[in-house]
This record gives sequence, C-alpha cells and structure tokens, in this order.
Amino acid sequence: MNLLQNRIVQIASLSEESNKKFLAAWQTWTVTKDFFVLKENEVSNYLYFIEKGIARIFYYKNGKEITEWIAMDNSFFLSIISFFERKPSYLQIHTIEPALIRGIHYNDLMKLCDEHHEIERWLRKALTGSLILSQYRMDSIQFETAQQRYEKLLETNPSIIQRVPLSYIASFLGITQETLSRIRSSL
Amino acid sequence: MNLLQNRIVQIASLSEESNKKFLAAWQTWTVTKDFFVLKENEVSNYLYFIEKGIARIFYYKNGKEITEWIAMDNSFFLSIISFFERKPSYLQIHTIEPALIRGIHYNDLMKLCDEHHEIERWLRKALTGSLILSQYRMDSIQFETAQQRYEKLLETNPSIIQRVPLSYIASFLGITQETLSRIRSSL
DNA sequence: TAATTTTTTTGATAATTATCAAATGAAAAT
DNA sequence: ATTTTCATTTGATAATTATCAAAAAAATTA
Repeated sequence: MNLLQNRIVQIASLSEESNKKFLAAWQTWTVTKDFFVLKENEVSNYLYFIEKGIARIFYYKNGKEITEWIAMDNSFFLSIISFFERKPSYLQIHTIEPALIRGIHYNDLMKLCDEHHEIERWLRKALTGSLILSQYRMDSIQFETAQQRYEKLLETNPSIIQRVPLSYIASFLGITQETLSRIRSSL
Repeated sequence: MNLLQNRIVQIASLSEESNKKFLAAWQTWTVTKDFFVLKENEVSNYLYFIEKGIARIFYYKNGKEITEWIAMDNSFFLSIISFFERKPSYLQIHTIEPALIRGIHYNDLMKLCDEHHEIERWLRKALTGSLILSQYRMDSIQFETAQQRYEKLLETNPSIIQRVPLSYIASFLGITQETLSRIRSSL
C-alpha cells in the first residue's frame, strides 16, 4: 500500500508510464519532532506530502506567530508563493510530531510537467482543488464566528485536538488562544 | 490591440498555433448594465474575461447579499466551484456597468487543454496565480482592520470608488456599509 | 517526588465592528 | 420641479473578540 500513490490518483489518474516516472521522483524523509522542513527566507524547493505525523506551516506577522496550515493524514502541503514564484519564503514549516514526509523537487516536477502532459494535467487539477479549498476557507474566516469555525474543525478533524497544542489551533482558526479556551469551556 | 490576447500571454506565452486556436475559442458579449452573466443554480459554463465595464460576483448568505469579487480592467473571472466541479452555482454574476465580456466554454477549454499541452500549462499557471492571490486575500481578511483593507483597495484600485456603490465595496471588504461610511468620513 | 517549565484557563477591560433605526442626500421618474 | 426611489450617513447600543495580567493545570526535568 503506497499512501502517496493513492492520493495522487485520487486527484487524476495517470498512465502507467507517467505514474511510474512521477512516483520515482519523490524522495522520503523520516524526521523527528521539531524538525524544520522549511526555514524562513529559504526558497522552497519541494512540494510535500505527509504520510505520518504532523507538520505546521506558520509565519510571523507583527512579531506574532501565525499558524497558516496544519498538515496531517496523507495530505499535500507547500509554501505556495515560494515554491511557484521561486522566491524566499516568509512561511516556515516544522514538524510537531515525528513524521514521514515525501517531497518532489520543483525542478523535477516542472520537468515532468514538460515531458508528460498527463502530469501537467495532474498538477492543474491539484491546483484547482486547492483553489476551491481556499475559497471555502476564506468564506469561513469572513462569515463564521470563532465558535462555528471550531465546531467545524472538530467535525472534520476530531483528532487534531489531541495532537496539536491549543495555541496552534487557535492561530489556525484566526483567534487568540484565550478565546479558544473560552469557546471550549462553553461547549 | 487585443486586450484578451495581451493578458493571455502575460500568464504564459503560447506557440502561434496554440495561441490562434485558443483565441478563436473565445466568444464576445456586449451587455447592458444589470445583465445577469450567471444566475443562481445554473452550472457556470464559461471562464470570463472583462474588457470593459464592471461585473460583480455575489451570493446570498443568511439572507444577505455578499459581494465576493468585483471584476474590472481586463481581468479574468469565474465561478470557480461551479465551473470546475460542474455543479450549480451559488454565486451569481451581474454587470454594474455596460460591459464587453469575453468567455470560453468549459468544454472548449477542456478540449484545448487535452489537445495542446501548452494550453494545459497556461491554465495551470493561471490557476497558480489565482491561488497566490487567494492566499494574500485570506491574510488580508484575517489580520488587517477594515480601515487597512479599505486604504489598500484605494491604493491598488482608486477608480473603484467612483464606479462601484459603497454597499458593494463594503461587502467585498467584509464589512457593513455603515462601517465603511464611518471609515471614509474619518480619513 | 519536588522543582521547573510550559500550556491552558480565568478575569477585567478595551477595541472593533455589527445591528437596528432614523435622517439626510442624490439620482431617477413622472 | 416635485415626487419617488435609492444610496449614504449618523446615532445609540450590543456582540464578538483582543489584550493584558495572573492563576491554575499539566508536562517535563532534576
């Protein structure tokens, strides 16, 4: 059972040849907790996939740490702007659990996209999915109360509460940890 | 001078053949003010480009009208979810000025993507750009005050104030029109 | 286990924005 | 030009969440 393979074909099926070449381009890292997958001001060279563990994508805004995304459970993650625009990342990525991470280098992905129309299509579909997610998230941030956002998170991802510190979850939801603590105690 | 052509090659250059075929697939509508480009519950069949005039993308949330986007000045717009997932749109699109709109049908775009790797790549790059924009907008909604968001809008798009009613701008910024009115009078 | 550090909770207050209601101003229609 | 309609502003109040400070609880280390 190859978890990455499964998720890849969920986005778009590939011919045997493309699939083989695509998979072969991914490397694997087994890392400890608190490992920095991406440091500030580095150009992000990889599109990542997390097979096991949790990675947190965060940045500093007015001296405060903002958690932009929490990646777990066989999902892709990346620093979109740095990866695609090839510029230093204001985002950082670090693990908050020991993790098994896979990654494909920008150059390899671009080469595969050039050589295999199917892989280009795969990436196009993956980006379409991200964009749709991003729309829903924007709507949620703009029009739902903190409590609604928290309850939704609990529904879609109950294990996150056990595995991720409150302060990160609060920041990801766009509220302070004090507010999240109060929401919790009121439920 | 072809405005659509210009914007297309800004996203990614195309060979002469692809370019010709791509351009030929776009149709043109000349519409009055208050024309519904897309009505609720229709499946959105077109990726649009506005050459002249203004279109507003909006939806209803708890009985209230929310302006999600204001398209003007040679930009692309679409109902992302409906167009790509082929399902009825909760978004509506209508013009708030007489407009010259161009559009390419979903089937034609997909066919061109299949037949021309270059056009697939073009779409992938266009989506990458949208996703980056979407990230910046999310950050802005989550961490800037209403006043900061308004001032930024004034900077990047000063003419919007003259051409778009306050209530739409307010909704687009994620605030009520009363709040925007007060921000305005305080500047 | 006790001491230390980190995380979470609680309390008081302030800032921002929403909501509801009404008044004013501007544009369109008769 | 007057009426009607629509858009914007102003006022008073309420809701939500942030901020700052401190206490309590939990986890880690000695």
